[in-house]
Amino acid sequence: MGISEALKQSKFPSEAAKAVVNAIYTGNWIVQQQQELLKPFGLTVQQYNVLRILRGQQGNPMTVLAITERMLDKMSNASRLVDKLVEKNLVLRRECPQDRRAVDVLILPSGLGLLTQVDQVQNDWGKHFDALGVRKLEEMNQILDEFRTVFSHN
Amino acid sequence: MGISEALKQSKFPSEAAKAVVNAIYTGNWIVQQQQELLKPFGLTVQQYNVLRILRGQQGNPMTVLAITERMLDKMSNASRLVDKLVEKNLVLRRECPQDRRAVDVLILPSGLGLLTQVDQVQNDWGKHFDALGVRKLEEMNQILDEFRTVFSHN
DNA sequence: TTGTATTTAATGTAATTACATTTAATTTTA
DNA sequence: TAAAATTAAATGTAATTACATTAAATACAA
Repeated sequence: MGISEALKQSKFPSEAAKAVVNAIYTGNWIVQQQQELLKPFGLTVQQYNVLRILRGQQGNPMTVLAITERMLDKMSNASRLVDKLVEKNLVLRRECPQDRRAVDVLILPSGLGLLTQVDQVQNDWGKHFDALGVRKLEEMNQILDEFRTVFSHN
Repeated sequence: MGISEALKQSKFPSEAAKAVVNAIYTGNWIVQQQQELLKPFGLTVQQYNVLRILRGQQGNPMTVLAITERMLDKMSNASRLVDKLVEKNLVLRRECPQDRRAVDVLILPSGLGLLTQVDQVQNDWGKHFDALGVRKLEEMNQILDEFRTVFSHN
């Protein structure tokens, strides 16, 4: 279903306006799918994202600031997201010895274990996109990058 | 800046996984830009979206349900969004004469006027994307549509 | 050094979102 | 028709987000 049918909007002021709407809509669409997948695991999309970021550090701690830099949505409060993950015993929070303003966050084995479970479901879901072919997916990544970058060189 | 630099993540499990992250990131990026633009007008992105949907009806009323069908984010409560717009005197809410369960919502001249002001700013912002060329924007729309549609035909 | 500025994270709060439930009206069915 | 099911919108609520402020530690400058 194209964006026109999805939103029952036949005309757009321009192809660019359509692309803007399409990008937002597609992003929301993915997030909603992921929300569904994550529900049985008691994780929000943002919490899942933070867990994956921490896993990417291969056991090394990250400060809250470093997590924020890698988050998809910079607005959601990393400090409180970490709170939730600590509550669930998925990560550990401790004072950073080098800089006592900062806080080190570490993923726990339980967090890694949960991620492993979620990965299973996520991979199955992601498989659908393989049908597009690597070539087209690369093209998509290229275009999305360009779309944002066009703003840098006014 | 490509998605890798933006999120400081050098490797992705697959091109598809990268595309998923890129689509979410790009959607969020646009929404954040629009949030900034709309702030001086006292509108949220969702409220702006509803106003534009109502304008598209050319003076005809729409039920809350019809608005929901056209919204970018189906989750945000159209009923309460309309509340906010009524508070701001931008739209009118009245009982639908054909079906008393339903509620007709109409954009007021003040709402149209505000949209006109916002359009100015939005158009200037959207101009940036013209640099990509219609051809590439069409390609982007095509790919995003395909990306979502790949789910329908398993 | 000492005062100022900056950085890092946490917190307060108002608004919004997610989700379930309720209320009222209409439609369907027995 | 009367009861049951469905539909449309509103409402209650807990959680999350947006945004500003605070608190503590560090860096910098006079």
